[in-house]
Amino acid sequence: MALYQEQSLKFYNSMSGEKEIFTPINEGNVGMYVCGPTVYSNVHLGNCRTFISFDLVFRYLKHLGYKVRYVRNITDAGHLENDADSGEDRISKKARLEQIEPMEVVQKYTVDFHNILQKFNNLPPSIEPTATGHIVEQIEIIKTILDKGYAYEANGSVYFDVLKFNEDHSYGKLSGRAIEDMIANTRELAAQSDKRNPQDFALWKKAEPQHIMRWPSPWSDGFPGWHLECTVMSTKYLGEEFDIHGGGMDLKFPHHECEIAQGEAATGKSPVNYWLHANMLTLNGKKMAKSTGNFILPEQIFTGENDILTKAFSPNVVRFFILQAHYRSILDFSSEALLGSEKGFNRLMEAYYSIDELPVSGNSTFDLAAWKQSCYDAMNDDFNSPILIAKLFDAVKIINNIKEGTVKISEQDRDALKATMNAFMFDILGLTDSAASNDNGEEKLTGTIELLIRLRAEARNNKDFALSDQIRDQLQEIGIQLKDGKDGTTFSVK
RNA sequence: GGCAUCGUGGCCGAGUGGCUAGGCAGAGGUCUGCAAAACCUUGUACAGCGGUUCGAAUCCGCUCGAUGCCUCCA
Repeated sequence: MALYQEQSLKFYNSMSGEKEIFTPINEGNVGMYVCGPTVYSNVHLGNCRTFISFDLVFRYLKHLGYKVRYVRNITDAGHLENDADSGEDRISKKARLEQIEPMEVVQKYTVDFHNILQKFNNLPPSIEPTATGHIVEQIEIIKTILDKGYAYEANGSVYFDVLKFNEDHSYGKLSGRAIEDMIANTRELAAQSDKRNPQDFALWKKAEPQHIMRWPSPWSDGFPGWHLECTVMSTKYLGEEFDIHGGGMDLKFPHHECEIAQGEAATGKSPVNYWLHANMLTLNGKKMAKSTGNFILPEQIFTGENDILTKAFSPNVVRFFILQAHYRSILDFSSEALLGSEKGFNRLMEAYYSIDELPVSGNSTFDLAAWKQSCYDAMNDDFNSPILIAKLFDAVKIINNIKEGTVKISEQDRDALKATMNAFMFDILGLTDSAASNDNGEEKLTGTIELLIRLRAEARNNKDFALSDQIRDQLQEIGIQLKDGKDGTTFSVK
């Protein structure tokens, strides 16, 4: 029996505003689409939070035994800088600034994106389609929407007719907006717009002569609208109706609202059963955003080269920090918070690595099965990783109590404890087994330090504390911490 | 201006009608040649004012404050 049949997973559906029990369209299979990045600059930590959040979802669904097809796009066609007709493509603007080809920009930042997510130990999606690779499909769906009467052509561009669509559908149901309010609150529109109504959005835009990225279409040489690629690529690979659609909270409106409208207009079906939105990462209390300069790059955290942090932090610690907050809550980034996470992370890891050495008894004096189920309960309740982590720290306390002798564990439970910790820490939370990543250099380092520890022990036996302290203090200076315990000295590398 | 969300102890951050969240920092202790580290134990809280209730941090109303979306945005 698959694990998903034993565990009742529920999560918050942005469409209904409630936690719902998850039932996939095809039993045992899950189709999940997540909006990927526009590759016109380095991903900042805020971007990464969303992808780490959905990596957690992906990992947990897989852990439960689902066969998951996870599609995440790369937006490489560029969006307009603004809604004005003379707007410039973000990617071609960047290309002009850097004096390189648009596709060079795309390649450069796609590689950066992959590198960074790999450092965070994100699993690659099943399919990672690009917008420019699906121009044909986008043109096809525009034709369909035109045929159904939910779009109109104007001066070589094609716009989605929101008011027409709203006559027999509901535009705004995801974001909770009423079309009357949107009309009442629309700002002044540029007079030269081809749109019939300010709420209408572009499906196809005619390219200005200087516009570099352009493709032929029945209406003009131009480029697809901003919301179309996700509709096309999600339905192409997951079907006209699929299970989960995710993305950052800031994409809810208008992007996801438009996706729903496009899908319903083209197929008559609502494309997505469960909408998931990851909340924002803030810095100084404000949303991290490229445009405002209020952001930090992952690489600046890993190297410590920034004005915000007092030291460097590993990708693992940053991931742990992110997972210590619920994906639907705003999380504020700070040096202090990260320091706290790092200490906790190290404590968790040390406890895990000491499980093998735990003394065993005939039977356990704690309920392992109940603890294990509480870990599942946390994840089953809207992927509540902070609760899960709290449960893992409960296990840390149990492990340490076993060492003290105040709690007993059977051999069977010890193996089960390790297996469960392993599953939740590494498979589900996606933390990295740092000890396993030791290379030959570290083996040599270990040997060298052990030699120094022996020499220091000798000095201590001879009451030569000046020498023993010198060894200890100088190792500390280069970041190697000696720990004197009952059964000898161990060390850890900071 | 419109539509939302949020306000938890020194910091981060769960919870959502009665039952310990957790981490970090702080305090006390164990260990130790001294330290450090590690481990154990532990205090402090639910923005304010009303209301509902036997009982509210949790529900309702108001006030104040913050943030997000309404333009590209993870």
